[in-house]
Amino acid sequence: MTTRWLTPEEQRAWRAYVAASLLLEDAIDRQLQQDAGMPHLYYSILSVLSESPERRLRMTDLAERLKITRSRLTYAVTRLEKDGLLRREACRYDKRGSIAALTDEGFAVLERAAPGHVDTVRSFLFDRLSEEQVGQLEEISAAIAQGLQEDGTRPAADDVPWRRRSSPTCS
Amino acid sequence: MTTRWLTPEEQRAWRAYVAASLLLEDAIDRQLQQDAGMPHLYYSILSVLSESPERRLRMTDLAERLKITRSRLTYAVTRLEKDGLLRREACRYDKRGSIAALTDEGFAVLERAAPGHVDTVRSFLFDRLSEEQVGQLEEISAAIAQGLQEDGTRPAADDVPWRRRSSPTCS
DNA sequence: TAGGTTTGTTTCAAACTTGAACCAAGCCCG
DNA sequence: CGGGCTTGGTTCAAGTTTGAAACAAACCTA
Repeated sequence: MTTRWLTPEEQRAWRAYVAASLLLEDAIDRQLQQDAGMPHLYYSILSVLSESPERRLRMTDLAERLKITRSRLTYAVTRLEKDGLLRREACRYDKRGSIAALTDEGFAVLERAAPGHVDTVRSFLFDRLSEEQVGQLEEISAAIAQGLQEDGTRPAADDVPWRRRSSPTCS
Repeated sequence: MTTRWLTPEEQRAWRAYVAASLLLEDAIDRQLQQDAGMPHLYYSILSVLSESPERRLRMTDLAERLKITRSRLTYAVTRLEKDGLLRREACRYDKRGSIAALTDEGFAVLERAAPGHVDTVRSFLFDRLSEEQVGQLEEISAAIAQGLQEDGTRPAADDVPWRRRSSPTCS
């Protein structure tokens, strides 16, 4: 089968998208690195934890929410733990499990960094978009993400759906 | 001044966007790594070169088009040069300059990889979006990119505009 | 034209990411 | 029970990115 190349419109959209996402991620990383001494992903880890019940989450669940590999998460958590921003705890119900728990210091760091981060996201993203566009962005993003998730490590169609639950947060 | 937090709509859009861009970039990187043995950025370098006059471009111009730092480009170009996919040439008009020139092998690799890459972009992105959404994505991306560019290394307002030209491609 | 600044590029060390092992601990089924 | 398969996490080496520093050539400007 011969390739269906991108139409000019698609080309333009693709290039604009790639450029924008690079620039945006860069800007956000730089701001957070400056103001909080950590890249965006690390900030996100703290952020997700802060919103989780008891401010703790199992590694796998955390990786799942952040859409990153376990390996990447392990590295990041190790660093954050060294910095005292979170603690690893053992899981009582599943001895394989490891739980990342935000420390008070981690929470404090997050609180200090949040305003600057939000300002950045606002000024580089939302201040540039109309309300309508914000909605469009969400829909487009959701569509993309959906297509990429159901794929993942192919659940193989005949997989038993109710078995695909993530393990308990072990609270 | 007190922080203007994100509205729920903005929150949703932001999270969806972050997730989508992570997943998409991951998927594309993996596909290209598999099929062409290089990450997305490296493929883009070859691609940009292939469309440039004489398939060559100065480092700075290349970095500018790709929206990456010179340092990052240097590293990537060094690798690609080792692989024989491009060559560095001296610039005759500006002895500081360095030019990246696509080799025939580089072009061949690009040609082989292109169909798979396009398929991936198509199936993960454009197949999921309506025509309308493609247009929206372009506009949104352009708006974001614009805001982030004019910033860059602040041209300092009083800068002389006509001096800000990029150097000749030195063809 | 000498000295100071800017511009183009590379270099270097430290930080981060990747993917493929690896090691347990749970799970399953005979 | 006792293997074998799956799952949760980490480890390790190789590759990539970052940002600051180093250089060198080009460009002023007095």
